[in-house]
Amino acid sequence: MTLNDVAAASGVSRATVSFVLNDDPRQTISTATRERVLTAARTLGYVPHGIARALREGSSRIVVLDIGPGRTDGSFARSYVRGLDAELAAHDHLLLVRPATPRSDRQALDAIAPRAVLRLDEAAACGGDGDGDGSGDGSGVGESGCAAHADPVRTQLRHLADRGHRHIALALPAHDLPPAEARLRVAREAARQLGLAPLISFVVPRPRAAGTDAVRALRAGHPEVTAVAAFDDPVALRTLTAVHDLGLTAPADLAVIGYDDTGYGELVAPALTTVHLDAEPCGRRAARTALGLDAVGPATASGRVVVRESA
Amino acid sequence: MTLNDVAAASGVSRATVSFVLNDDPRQTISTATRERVLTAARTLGYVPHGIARALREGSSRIVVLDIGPGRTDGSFARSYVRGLDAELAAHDHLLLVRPATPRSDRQALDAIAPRAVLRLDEAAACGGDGDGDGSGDGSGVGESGCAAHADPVRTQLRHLADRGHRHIALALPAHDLPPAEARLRVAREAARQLGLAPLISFVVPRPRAAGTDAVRALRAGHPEVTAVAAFDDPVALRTLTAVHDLGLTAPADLAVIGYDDTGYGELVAPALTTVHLDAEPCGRRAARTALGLDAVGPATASGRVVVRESA
DNA sequence: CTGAAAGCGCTTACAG
DNA sequence: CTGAAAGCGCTTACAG
Repeated sequence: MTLNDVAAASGVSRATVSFVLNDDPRQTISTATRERVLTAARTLGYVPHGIARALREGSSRIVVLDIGPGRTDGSFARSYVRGLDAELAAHDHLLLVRPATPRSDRQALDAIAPRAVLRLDEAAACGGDGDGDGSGDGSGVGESGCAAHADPVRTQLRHLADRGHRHIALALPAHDLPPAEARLRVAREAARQLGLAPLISFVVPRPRAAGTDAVRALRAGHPEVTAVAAFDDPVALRTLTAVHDLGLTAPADLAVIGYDDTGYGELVAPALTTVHLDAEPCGRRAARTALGLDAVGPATASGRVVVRESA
Repeated sequence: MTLNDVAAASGVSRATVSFVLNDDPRQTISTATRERVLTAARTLGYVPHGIARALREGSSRIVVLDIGPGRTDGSFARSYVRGLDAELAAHDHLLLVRPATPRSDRQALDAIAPRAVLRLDEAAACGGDGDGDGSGDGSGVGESGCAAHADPVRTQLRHLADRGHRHIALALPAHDLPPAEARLRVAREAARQLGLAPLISFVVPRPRAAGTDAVRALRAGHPEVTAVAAFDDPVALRTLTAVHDLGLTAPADLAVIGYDDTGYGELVAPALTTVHLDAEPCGRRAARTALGLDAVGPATASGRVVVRESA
């Protein structure tokens, strides 16, 4: 089923079919012709050949999301992808995800000429405006430190504040990871706004014993701390396990709240209270930017607390 | 940088360049010419235009993996994707993942003419041989019930058997889900081979109270059961929480072993013992099949027990 | 208002 | 051994 077939069936030229099907604003087609073409296309089940179109237009109607090494199972990534996908689909584009890979594949990606290449880690850091230059040359803007998470982080801390906690510690996955540093900045600011004591921060390493040591050290060094706000759910879960290993109970001895709900917090005891993020508007916005449309909607994620047991 | 540029730079025709670059076996090119072309291509940094090539060849050198609604955070999916990606890359193809989506997009996918469309759920059920007809018409073979998981499931049960358990229950996410039924069949067979008592199976529903009820009912109805083998890690985690909520301890009162290690089992207390799957060879095999090469390597996943605390 | 033509960059019979 | 030509399916100036 090609344009040729539709043209033959409706008795016009290929060009005319193309004009009709693409609603070319520079042409004015008689209603009769238009109808004839549309009907023919429909009955023949014509679907434009994306490759041919891409060759002609210079880029294919696909947008690639490079997920890099980051986590992809949180509410942020899931909702972001959902928004991206939906908005792209609304504009007749297709979202395809490039899995995390050891090698580089700028070259391979160039070969399929995607309309744009977005990076999930940049989206998570900056609120979703990947490169929107439409050139497929995905060099991100990299305005690190912008505050896409300001609101949800405030929500996270406010939940603790509302429960009477004044001295809060921020649990981080590792020092001097850029996302951790950015989060610390945002959280400090939020704590200030909420009138809380200056935020303590500490790292919860992956090995279980080290995590336990970290929480023990926190309590020894800062006995006034009654609650922990975690960088993400895995860190929160490690904190919870440390609390357990110290013979303590959450939230009684130490409240723990996660971030970026993964769904796993629901499966444990005590169940993890966390912040569920909605980045679907960010995803939609990123899609529009990538397509060269005007960016509408928020560039920041919103969050709501999923109250379970740990805080 | 097009073929034209390389041809001009090396003083031959486009055709000759193409022959050299693609190692066309039907042509015999003089070493001198070949060298000249190769050098020119390299110095000019020529990379073939994938879209143009796809238009000419009928399909692009990309393979799409449709992840459908299934989970993607387990060791199976991760290693499968890794293998698929690596093997595809070795043959100059690119793996792109189609995120789970509410709408159908066979049509959208057709538009980019992928070399093949693979489905992760079929891979998980059948050992990785998606449709390999190379036509891009991804209607799966659907030989449900084949035993890609036979070995790892046996490994899971053997761990329990080695610990002295004779009466084991299989924890399922829900009845009459095809994967659950297939697993039950495979596990029953494995239990038989291991000389265990016939496998009990029960469902652990998502709501926490219902999960607790399910485990209570299991213990009431089958007091001889001392260990639970779970369908996957989330089910195992729910079982563990139920055990906790019943005031019991794992593994002392009831041993619990997960399946398809997600990494989350490591974060809880007691830490979840589970089976880590390696489906990288499956992924490689699926890639070869999709590319029309001869299928080498196992079509089944292998598993090793990650011993933590719960079993 | 509509059509004939060029051309996107490649591969591959076909002819020398 | 190498080159001129056709053609994959589309879009879009350009000419009527």
